[in-house]
Amino acid sequence: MQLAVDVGENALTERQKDVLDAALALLVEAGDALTMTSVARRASCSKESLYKWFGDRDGLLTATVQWQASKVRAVPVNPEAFNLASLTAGLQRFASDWLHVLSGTISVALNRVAVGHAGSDKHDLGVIVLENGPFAMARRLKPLLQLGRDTGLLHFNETDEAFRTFFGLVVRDVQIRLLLGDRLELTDASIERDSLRATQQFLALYGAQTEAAEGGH
Amino acid sequence: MQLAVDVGENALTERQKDVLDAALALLVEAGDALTMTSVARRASCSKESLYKWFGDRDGLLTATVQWQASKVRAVPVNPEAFNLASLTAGLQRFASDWLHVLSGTISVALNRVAVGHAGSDKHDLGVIVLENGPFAMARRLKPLLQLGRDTGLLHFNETDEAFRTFFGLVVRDVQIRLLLGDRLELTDASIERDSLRATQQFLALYGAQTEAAEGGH
DNA sequence: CCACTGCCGTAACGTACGGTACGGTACGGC
DNA sequence: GCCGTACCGTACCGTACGTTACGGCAGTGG
Repeated sequence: MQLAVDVGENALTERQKDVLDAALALLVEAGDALTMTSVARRASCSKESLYKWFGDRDGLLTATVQWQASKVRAVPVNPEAFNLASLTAGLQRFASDWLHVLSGTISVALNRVAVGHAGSDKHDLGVIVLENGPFAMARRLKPLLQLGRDTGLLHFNETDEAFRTFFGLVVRDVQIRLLLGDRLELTDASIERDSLRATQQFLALYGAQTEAAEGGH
Repeated sequence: MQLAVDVGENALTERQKDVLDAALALLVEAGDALTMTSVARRASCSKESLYKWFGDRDGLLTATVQWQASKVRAVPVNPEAFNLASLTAGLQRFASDWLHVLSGTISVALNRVAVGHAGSDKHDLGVIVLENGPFAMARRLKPLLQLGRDTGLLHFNETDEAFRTFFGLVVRDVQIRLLLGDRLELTDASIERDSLRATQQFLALYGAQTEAAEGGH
């Protein structure tokens, strides 16, 4: 018996995690053209073990996506001294993190696979990526937004609407262009710039000081 | 010899257009699992003809995507009496059209296939969808934005930045959620509401009357 | 030393599907 | 009437890949 992490239902041995990392790498390289044989070769394991551990190809893909999702559990920001500066910083850091994840090769590859599978009967991958992508982002951001509203720094009725506007201002056409194969290299500098712009635009729309703060561009 | 439309390089006979419509329908139903045999059966044509007309499977998919793209050539809005009302109406109509297309089953299916293929060697579909999706939207919208700037109704430095912000405000997380299989039904009413909201938010950010027009929400 | 277990490596099986070949039919020109 | 062309329907071929089966090897417990 090897060491195993307990993640809810599924407990993965270290060996299995190595296999899933190999699958992840192949998913980045070859996309959905990944074959069971290639995973076995890359991970130096037998196909018999793959089927024993993950059931079938879909099970392997599902486990791979979940494994990646379990790795990116983000640290929740929870400032006690809350003011406009910390709200702004929180939003901007959030936007920056999100753009970094979004433009990473792993995120692009997983989203591609999940999107492709959402078209056929197997909706599992789409749901998982949805749950660990946009929905997770919403769950993480909404407390910050509500804190902003409670402290009078933000004005909005529906938290979800505010979140989705922020999402749009941050992501814009970046994700769909990356998924469609557009060369669109985001440098750290451009991400910081975009995060700042999105945050300021969001504050201009939902901030309490809308009239005062935004003079001319 | 049948009647043929001349679309640049490729001239499609009526028969071939029917075949591509059948392929389109199957793409919506089965996604990338579409087979040459299924297309032949649905269109009541022989596989031999498919290969003769389109070369191979990728050629068929490419022709199908281009055929759909050729059908959605939109009417360019070109108002001569230009003021804030017509700018607002133009933006809102634009947003509404775009959301309607985006949430259609055909758009979702084609984007799914193109995204899937962008992961492998064949980037053609991704480029085509990119060209007829976001890029076409940009080409259509930018004249309106520049007209708005020239008449002093809008303030921005980079037209592209303004466009991408509008894109984000309109699309938000709708497209990625649809592609990932999220049930997210957009009614005509909700689309009109979102178009109005996005337009007003855009005007609040880039409109000349930013300080005056936006009191409270 | 010996069973047992877990796993690797590889061979083998079944099938689905892309691509090709071929017979049969309708039609227009000569 | 005869030929060429275009096309349908179907049978066929080759291959890739998911899945299964099997032989061998290392570690462990008795």
